[in-house]
Amino acid sequence: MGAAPGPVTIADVAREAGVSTATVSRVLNGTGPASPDRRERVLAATKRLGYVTSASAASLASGRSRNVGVVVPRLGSWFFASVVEGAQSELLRAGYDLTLYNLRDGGELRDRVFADLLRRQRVDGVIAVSLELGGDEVSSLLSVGKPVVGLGGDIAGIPTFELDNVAVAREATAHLIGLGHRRIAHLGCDPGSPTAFGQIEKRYDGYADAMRAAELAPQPNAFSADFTVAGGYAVGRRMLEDPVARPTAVFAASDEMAIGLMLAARDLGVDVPRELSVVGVDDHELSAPMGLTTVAQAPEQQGAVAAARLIAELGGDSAAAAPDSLTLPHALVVRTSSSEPYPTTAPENAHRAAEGGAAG
Amino acid sequence: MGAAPGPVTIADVAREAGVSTATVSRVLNGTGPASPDRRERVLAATKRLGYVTSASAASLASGRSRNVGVVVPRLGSWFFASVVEGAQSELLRAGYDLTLYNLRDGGELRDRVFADLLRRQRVDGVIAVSLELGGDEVSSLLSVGKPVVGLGGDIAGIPTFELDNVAVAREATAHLIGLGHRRIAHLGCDPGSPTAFGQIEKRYDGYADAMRAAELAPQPNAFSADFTVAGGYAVGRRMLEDPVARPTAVFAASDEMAIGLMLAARDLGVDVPRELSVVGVDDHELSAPMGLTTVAQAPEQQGAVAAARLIAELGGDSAAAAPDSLTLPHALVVRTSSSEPYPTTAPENAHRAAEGGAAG
DNA sequence: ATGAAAGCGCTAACAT
DNA sequence: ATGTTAGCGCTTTCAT
Repeated sequence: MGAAPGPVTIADVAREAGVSTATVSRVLNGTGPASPDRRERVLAATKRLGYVTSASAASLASGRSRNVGVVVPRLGSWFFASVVEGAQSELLRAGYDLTLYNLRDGGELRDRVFADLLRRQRVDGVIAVSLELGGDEVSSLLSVGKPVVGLGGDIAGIPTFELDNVAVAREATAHLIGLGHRRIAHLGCDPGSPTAFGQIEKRYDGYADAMRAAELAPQPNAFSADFTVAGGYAVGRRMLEDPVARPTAVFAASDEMAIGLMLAARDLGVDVPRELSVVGVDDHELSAPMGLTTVAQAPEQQGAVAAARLIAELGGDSAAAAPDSLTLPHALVVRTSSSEPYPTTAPENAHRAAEGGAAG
Repeated sequence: MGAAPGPVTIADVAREAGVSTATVSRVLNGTGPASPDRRERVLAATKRLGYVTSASAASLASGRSRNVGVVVPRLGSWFFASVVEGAQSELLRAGYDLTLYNLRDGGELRDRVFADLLRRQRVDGVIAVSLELGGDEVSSLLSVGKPVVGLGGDIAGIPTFELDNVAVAREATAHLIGLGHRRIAHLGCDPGSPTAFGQIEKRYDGYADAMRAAELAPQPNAFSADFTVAGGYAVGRRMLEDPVARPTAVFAASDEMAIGLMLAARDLGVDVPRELSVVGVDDHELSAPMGLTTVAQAPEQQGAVAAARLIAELGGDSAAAAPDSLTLPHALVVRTSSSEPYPTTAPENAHRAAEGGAAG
């Protein structure tokens, strides 16, 4: 509380408590036995001196840092932020810190992260979110003894939790088909996006599957954005500009793009769902209030699950008990953005464009 | 790349290069001199062996961890995620890792974070985002020699960067008044919110200031939510339910709440901006596509600025050069959610309420 | 310009 | 149940 008395070490505590450093260590870490008497004296001395263990010294001596690295493509999207939040809660409860690596800035950063940053003994293990890791990236980590668990990425050789993206897309598309839509487009992801997704492209496959199963021709994967609202908005305007050729329904690969699309529709005077049905993926926090039909997943829980798996592996115990890979659950949530197609919309309707104001 | 050769140490590299460990350390850290010859041999050996410095050993020996702690009230909101993203970029460029502490789970966690986690020599310094730190929390950190910089919080005794929240609110409210509105409400923050803001309440003061300056009676601070879209939506419905008494304009303390309010308005059939003008704060990524008038701030840059300040302090150099505190810039961005009040709306219009949309 | 060697603060054998 | 002590892998004087 007062001015700095200088760094208090375990030796100070030992002296103050009249015991050895080993006893202090045992008491503080719950390692080994300790008589009630000494335990109490140690605790008191610790508190009195305001002592807190040096993480670096403890790490060096024990070989464990009690810190895990979480690698994400970016943080700005609700999905990734939620994953991190879920992982963080779980980790803190288990006594682990979380060191974050955001690959958004791309370029050589990614290499640095995998070649150096994660191998420096700063972390005991890593959670890779929505990342497609190269075999050498994985083995580079494993060779330093760092367990890795993947979430929503396509990573060979390590436990991975992922959505069945084909099924997700199929269900979303089938929902639209079931409502009677025929001209259904897909709003996908930029293939050349800086943040490599990989898995996500399967959402197009699932869409195409569902279309073919209904004897409809899947449209080519021509509309894609960067998974942001702004991206979805921009592509949405292109998608909807032709009142004749435009689709009556769109399956967007993420809620954020779907929301962008809905806003573009509003600005173009295209009524949702009367003239355009929209389905997304994620169940973003805005989806309920916006009435967006979506295939829900639970990013926060996913983060927690991945963290739990890693913790188990680090603890040594349940490593074998826990499953090596798991398909994460998803569920279609029908709201008001999807409905049966209305009898052919008169094209001139589509022209009362850009009136502004709130849709609805 | 291959199988694990076991942890490679600096001694291995030294042996391989035929030099001393001191030389390896000097070369790798750019500390001290080294002949081109040896430098090259060290680099080659390092690469050949796949050596990477142990962060814990380096920290212990040097007293510096090259890691900074970032503490946020939560991560789920766009604002905080952006701040972290901005800080992270800046930190990585300077060679610092970022360890994240999310206070969302509240309770004893906050105490643990400040009493233990941040003091364990795992971080060289901390950035506290939108936190009101108690004097003992600050001095607890400073006493272990950890510099702290605050962002958007109200922290005595340390460099702090913050918005002039009174001015922000005043300008937003003045904009509404300038358009001709009289019945202007404020949508503020929950006082009892788990994440202590502090500063944010000043947005009510600024609102009240502006009202009084125009000889209008500020409404009591009766409408408040938790800074989320869902919260804004829920309160919005209450706020707008009475078609007669409801305000013609609302200044919301954040864009996320403003967006919730706009969605509530849509669901109640209240047209924005014809029947209701809305102004927020932040310039959220959704604000532009939604047409939300707002007072922009730049969270990502703020994160970067705070990081830069901390890095300077850690570097020792510019610590004195950099300003001790700074008021962050803001700017009103007028979009389509605000306009002059239209001639008295017929009350029956307001009754085509709740026609659609899933509630939040 | 380079090497030898003394720690950094802790944990974990190993004794007792 | 408790104390002694040898490292953990690096950085950094201090010599040379």
